Amino acid sequence: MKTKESDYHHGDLRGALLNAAREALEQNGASAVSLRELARRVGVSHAAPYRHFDNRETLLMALAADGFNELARRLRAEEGKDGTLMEMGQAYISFAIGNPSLYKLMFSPELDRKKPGLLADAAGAAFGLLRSQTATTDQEQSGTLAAWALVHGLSQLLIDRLLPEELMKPDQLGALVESVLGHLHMVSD
Amino acid sequence: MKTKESDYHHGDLRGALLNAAREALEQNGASAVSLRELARRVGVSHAAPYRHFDNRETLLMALAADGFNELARRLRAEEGKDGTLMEMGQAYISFAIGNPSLYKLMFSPELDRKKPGLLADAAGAAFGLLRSQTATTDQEQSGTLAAWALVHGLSQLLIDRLLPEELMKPDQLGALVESVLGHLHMVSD
DNA sequence: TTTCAATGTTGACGGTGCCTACTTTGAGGT
DNA sequence: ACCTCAAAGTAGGCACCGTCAACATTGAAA
Repeated sequence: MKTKESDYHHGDLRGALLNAAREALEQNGASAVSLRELARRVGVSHAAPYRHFDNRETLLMALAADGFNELARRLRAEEGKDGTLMEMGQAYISFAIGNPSLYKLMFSPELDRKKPGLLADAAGAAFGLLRSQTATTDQEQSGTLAAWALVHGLSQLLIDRLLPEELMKPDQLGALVESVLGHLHMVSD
Repeated sequence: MKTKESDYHHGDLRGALLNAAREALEQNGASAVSLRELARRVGVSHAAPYRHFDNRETLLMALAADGFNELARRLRAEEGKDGTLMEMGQAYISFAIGNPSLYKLMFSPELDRKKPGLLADAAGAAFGLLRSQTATTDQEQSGTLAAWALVHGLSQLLIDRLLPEELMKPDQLGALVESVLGHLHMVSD
């Protein structure tokens, strides 16, 4: 209980802002994440966020980095159990449709993924997991890429609800993923 | 030559705005497309665009619809020649990396693809081409979906420059696409 | 106890989307 | 040839945003 009398200092403003941001993100999309609104929601002045984030993009990058870390954690968990590529694909897509706006944000072109930082590291780590799953054969490298592209693309199509409605009923979703992933050579091998 | 003395009426403000928007889009991304800036660039007052577009989103949707139409045109052209799925995939990806910001916009969650209009129609038409390419077998429907997801996902990864640099050298790009698409059962059949 | 760096506040600036009220214009009907 | 009137453009204002600079408060270290 840090509820001191004077709450001039928040205690964990950075974390509070990130929490509020994640809520706002999934509720109304990334464009609805405004520093002023977050400050308001957390009960702090409109310029306070700038003590913890250089600018809006920095905050969004932190959010995206969290996303990559959580995705990596889920993939690692699946890897620990059986580790078939099929199951990792399921976990990947499950994460994507469970956090659609966050997933979109993680691949948003607004975020500069080039000059490194937390985002670049987290993304690299997550994708490293996919790569390690397959052999290092030059031939199979394109197989990894194909699996990644397929899973990523299917996630996007699902998130954007671009598929026929009957295919997207939640109970049939696992089967859908399975049948689609089944069209990769490497999975059946 | 419509250069009359009084240019109070622009003549084709709507088209001029769309052109300017497309330029700004590819130069600085969708977030940099501002109605006021477009008006400025075209030489018109800041409220003039509202005579042609209900709001900013409407303009972006028109832009995205154009994108779908152009994509459909290119796919249809490929269909006319040989029509192998491999070549349609190449055409698809070529369009995506040739117009990265536009392609991103076409799948942006900001745009409400639900309540129909030009966007929904154009998107449906473009995707119909992919579907017709494969048979109607229920089994093969998931094949179409796999091909679509694969091509879409690979486009995103390329646009976001998320692949190792050596894979993205423009001259090797065709081979990359070919080898990745080759991992689909249906292509080799 | 004093100090001082970290954290939070206030106020301002320019930019944006969008609204309302006003003005200009050109095309069609008489 | 004139009138009319709706379409198209303008001017100004509102609320919001991101960001900055100057100031205030605080807790912890010296």
